[in-house]
Amino acid sequence: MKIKYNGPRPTEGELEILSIIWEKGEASVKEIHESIAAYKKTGYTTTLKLLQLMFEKGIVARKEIGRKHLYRSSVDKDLLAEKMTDRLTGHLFEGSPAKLAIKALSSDLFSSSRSELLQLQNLTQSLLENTKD
Amino acid sequence: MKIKYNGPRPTEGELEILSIIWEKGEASVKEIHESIAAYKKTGYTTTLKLLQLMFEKGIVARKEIGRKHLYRSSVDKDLLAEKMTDRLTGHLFEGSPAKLAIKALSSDLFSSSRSELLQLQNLTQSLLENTKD
DNA sequence: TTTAAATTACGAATCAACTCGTAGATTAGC
DNA sequence: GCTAATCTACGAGTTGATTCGTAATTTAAA
Repeated sequence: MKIKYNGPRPTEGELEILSIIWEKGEASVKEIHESIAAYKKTGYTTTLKLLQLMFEKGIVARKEIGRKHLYRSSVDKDLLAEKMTDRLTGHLFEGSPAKLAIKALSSDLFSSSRSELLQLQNLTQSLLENTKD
Repeated sequence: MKIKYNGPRPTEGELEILSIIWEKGEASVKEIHESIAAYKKTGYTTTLKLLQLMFEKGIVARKEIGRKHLYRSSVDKDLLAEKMTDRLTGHLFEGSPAKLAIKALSSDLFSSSRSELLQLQNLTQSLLENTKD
């Protein structure tokens, strides 16, 4: 049976920040803000405030370097990815991961690497071998 | 290049309602509320209000039958699914649909039908044949 | 018919996500 | 040392999502 997920559910804005932090490993407000400002107009203090709130919520951790803060993620990207994937599958793909997979691959034919595709193929193959239906 | 998506972005609550409507094709407030109440405590007028707001936003349409309303979706499930899938891929899978696919299949090994898996396998195969990398 | 049940409309309250300005403190450049 | 630039803290305002009570209307039942 399904267990309710009680971990953090970052909002869209928080997710943008998290994905930058995940990419960099660790980042200052300035770096994060510049990454975001590169594709979207937003004020420095907006990013700052967001990070402060995320810190209070416990979804990022931080370290003081002089008077600067360096932020890092304190949520498990992999687990979050799993939960968000499940939610999407549930609401829009009738609970079928394969349907989601087909849609994902069809809508963007060129962004997956050969090695990922091979891995996917192996996985699919072994699922097929273990399915009666 | 990527075009910004300007269609509706249903919230979590709206998505719950939409997925019920998609499943039934058309549904009264009562039916929708009962489906939701089956797994989550919530008041009738809450569901009603949500539907009224969704109607105003144009994400559902409705028809009067006597004094009842029958709601149906006015958003394209398939297009929405694509957009939401892309967003997830972007934030949590470094833009790689195959990574998303692998995660989706790994975390739920038994909910895909054989025919979906076969379709996925064909798709993956043809992507592999057209990739140099 | 009188009451009860079913239904929608509406307004108000709460809570969370954002956004941003201003202030205060510290550091760096000259 | 003085001035300008860099940074964090904080408060306040805005907007949107969600919840729910109450009222009004209509239908169904007794």
